[in-house]
Amino acid sequence: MTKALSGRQAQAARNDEVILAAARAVFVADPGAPIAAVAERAGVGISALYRRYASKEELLRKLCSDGLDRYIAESEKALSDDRDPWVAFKAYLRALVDADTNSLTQRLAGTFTPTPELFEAAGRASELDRAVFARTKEYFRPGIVVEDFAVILEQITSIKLGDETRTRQLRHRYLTLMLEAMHRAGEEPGGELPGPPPSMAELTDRWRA
Amino acid sequence: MTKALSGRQAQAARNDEVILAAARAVFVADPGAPIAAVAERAGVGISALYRRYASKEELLRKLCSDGLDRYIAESEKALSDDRDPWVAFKAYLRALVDADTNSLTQRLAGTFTPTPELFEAAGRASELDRAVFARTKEYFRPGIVVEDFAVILEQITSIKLGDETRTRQLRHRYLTLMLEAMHRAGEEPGGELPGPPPSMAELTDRWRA
DNA sequence: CTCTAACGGAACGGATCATTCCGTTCAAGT
DNA sequence: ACTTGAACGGAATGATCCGTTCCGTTAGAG
Repeated sequence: MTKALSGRQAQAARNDEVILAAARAVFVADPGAPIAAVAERAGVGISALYRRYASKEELLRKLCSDGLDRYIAESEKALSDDRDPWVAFKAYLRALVDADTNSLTQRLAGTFTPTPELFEAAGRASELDRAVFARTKEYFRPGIVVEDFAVILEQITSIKLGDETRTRQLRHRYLTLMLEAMHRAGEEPGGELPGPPPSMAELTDRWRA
Repeated sequence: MTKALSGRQAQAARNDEVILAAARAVFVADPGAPIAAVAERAGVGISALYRRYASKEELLRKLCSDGLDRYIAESEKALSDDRDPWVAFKAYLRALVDADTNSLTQRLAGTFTPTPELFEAAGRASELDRAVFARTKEYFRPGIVVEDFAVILEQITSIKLGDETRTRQLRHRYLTLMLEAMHRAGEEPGGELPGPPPSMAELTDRWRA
């Protein structure tokens, strides 16, 4: 609702947003959804989509790119959060879970050929992650590495139960548990974690198929 | 390798197993995989499959049913495990993660119409779960319910990284963390968990579509 | 009143599958 | 040795799904 509907162009501009929002919702729910499902959800015809994006792949790239941007924005916000590092870190992960950008980046990746820009953005995101992690390092239980959080984020966002609100509630429930487990416990050393931690190479290897 | 290959019938009997194993592997990796992929993986022709199962759906039902049986078997083993309940419980969850029956039951469910037998078996499985949980109840952090473990099992088995061995390693890694978080901590009460816990109704509501 | 940007949605063409069909093989019975 | 048929392999079939294109319509801009 920017400026009330003032003619054809305003309507079109509004459709830009509606279509993107619909695409996000549809592909988050089902990464393999057909284009027609997006159009239907947006309440527009198919040609409204093809007027804006030359192909399905282009739309997916746009969504992926936007997702990464949101991820990066959250990371930067976290880095400039000057509260207690552990408090800031918890807020950071909660924000990432709510943003649910995983479904738009790594789940969608593989369904299209990534552009160099995407790789670059992904690299920047991982740098920021590393920075936030480094600042909080002393609060973690020994043995935890940055890459753990990527895997944990995937796990948590794999939860889908009920409507969007309920899903978010449950995700927060298990995120809370995970965070407690990763927090440096006062006394119990907490036994060794089994197996070597995930490595960056393992995570990035999935971007080709 | 039952009795060395003694003619046509023995070969066919062996194929029974090979085909089931292939189907399990293929559909765990990709629930929407085509029948041809199973045949190829098994190293047999398509007709070898259709000789045994009248349709794809029938094969899926068989896999689902077998998965439930394995689940139930693990539950019974856990119930008769007379070690310290907490130790037994941890072993139970590790076994369930390794059995990876979730991918065969709830992920496959929805792709076919469930039979009454399946519902019955699922009911039995959930009763057993409840029994194991009840026996271990005092070891849990306050606020944890049985249904939590269903969701946690889903989360954990959603992890897929590298080959099968590596995937299992990583699943154990995060299962260990989760278990630590759910264990009654000696002192810190551990803040309230956000939102209401999952309910049985929420979990079973997904079996129709 | 005309023109055309922006659409809606049917139609097209390719790809993917489940399932069927037919020719082949080879062990078991004669 | 020969016949027979259970067990197969894999091509052919028919239905379905989906991305993309095409064409007719509409309603604001000039």
